[in-house]
Amino acid sequence: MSQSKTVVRILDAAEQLFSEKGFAETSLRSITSQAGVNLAAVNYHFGSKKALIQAVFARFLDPFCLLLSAELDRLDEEGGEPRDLESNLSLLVDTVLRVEPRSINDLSVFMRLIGIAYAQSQGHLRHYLIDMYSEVFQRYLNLVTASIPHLNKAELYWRVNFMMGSLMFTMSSFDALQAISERDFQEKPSIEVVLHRMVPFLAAGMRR
Amino acid sequence: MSQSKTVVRILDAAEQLFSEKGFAETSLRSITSQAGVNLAAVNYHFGSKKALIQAVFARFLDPFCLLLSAELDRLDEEGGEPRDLESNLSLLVDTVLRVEPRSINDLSVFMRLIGIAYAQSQGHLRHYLIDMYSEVFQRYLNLVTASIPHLNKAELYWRVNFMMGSLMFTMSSFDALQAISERDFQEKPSIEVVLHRMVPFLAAGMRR
DNA sequence: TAGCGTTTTAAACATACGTTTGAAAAATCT
DNA sequence: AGATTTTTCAAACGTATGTTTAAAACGCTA
Repeated sequence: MSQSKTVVRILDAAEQLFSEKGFAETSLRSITSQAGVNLAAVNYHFGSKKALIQAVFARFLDPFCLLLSAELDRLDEEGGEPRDLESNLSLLVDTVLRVEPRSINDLSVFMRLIGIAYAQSQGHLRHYLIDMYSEVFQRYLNLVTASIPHLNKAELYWRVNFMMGSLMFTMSSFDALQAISERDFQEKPSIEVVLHRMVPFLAAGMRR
Repeated sequence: MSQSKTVVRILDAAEQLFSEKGFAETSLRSITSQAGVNLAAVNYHFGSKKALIQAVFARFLDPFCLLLSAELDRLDEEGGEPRDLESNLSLLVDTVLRVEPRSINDLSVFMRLIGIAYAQSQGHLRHYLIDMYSEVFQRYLNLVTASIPHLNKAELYWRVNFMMGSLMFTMSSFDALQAISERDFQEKPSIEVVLHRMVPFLAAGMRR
């Protein structure tokens, strides 16, 4: 399969259409039509629609997890005292922003995809994401935990989920939120600016 | 239409199945089968699948907005100085929890529905929700604004969205989050407890 | 350039879906 | 009880979907 022209065109079209309509609402015909390739190309290159959905996620999440994992390795080797909470939250945001633009059509488009996946988490997709990426995520959680030692585990658990909600929602609705901001305040902050603006908000809530 | 036995059974089944699978992934046949009614009953009582989706939302949102609107009226009449932030956040949470259990199958099931609706916001559903409920929501936002006078409008705008993300995500994934909490910490907090635990988290982020 | 593996193509297939229909059944009203 | 409206039911309709097929086109290497 690799990354032939056809494969990339299919992934781009699928990423965008899935993020606009959802998985079941997007037909293979609309994907191949927008990609300018033959209908059968999806089954030929990916095997099935389910496999295509997973491939769309893997294109972003694989390099992202590699980057994050490398950062976590570096911090492990360095050792030293625990870093402060804001630094650890910024690490996540910066890593998202550092993912190669090659591996994705548009960052906010992909974030909408994450939102859809989380909301209606299809069985196969849920298992796929857990199998592939939960280990790195757990390592990152441990890092955050170390910078809020005064919280017990249960309390920390719920606050992490509050935090994930803010992140997912903001990133997945970013295009719409940015448009409203431009209309009402004549400000059009980039996704980088908004994500960094979240860090103090989240840190305040996490610390309590 | 009113609320015949058949109509209620369809709404209950649709609410649950939509929240598990999403809208397009849930067929009318699976809904009517689980409800124990004939396939044609949906088109007879609701007219179409789209109208059924809207009816599922209206069953909860209509009484909720009535309650919230009444609270806002009461606060308007009372006048007095602005209330503090925590009180205003609690007002929203308490109103959600006060909605008649009659008007819903299960609160966390409905919250998953909200998450799905927001993520893949179908055109017709998005317009329906905005047309019906945006006025009350704007009134509530003004109340929150009054209790954080030191923030400029643009900054407040983004923080409100951060906050909405926490609320939506937590409520829509509540069942799964609660199950993990029970497994890992032997705690199974009710949705009431968790929502009230969010208030200080959100208030801390909003204020600073 | 001849041959061969890879990729593209148009067509067909089987299935599942939302909706409609018209008659039967139930409920309501006079 | 009879008439009329409302609701239920099984069946069918048309359409759209994911997938498969087999031939054609392409691209590379010998």
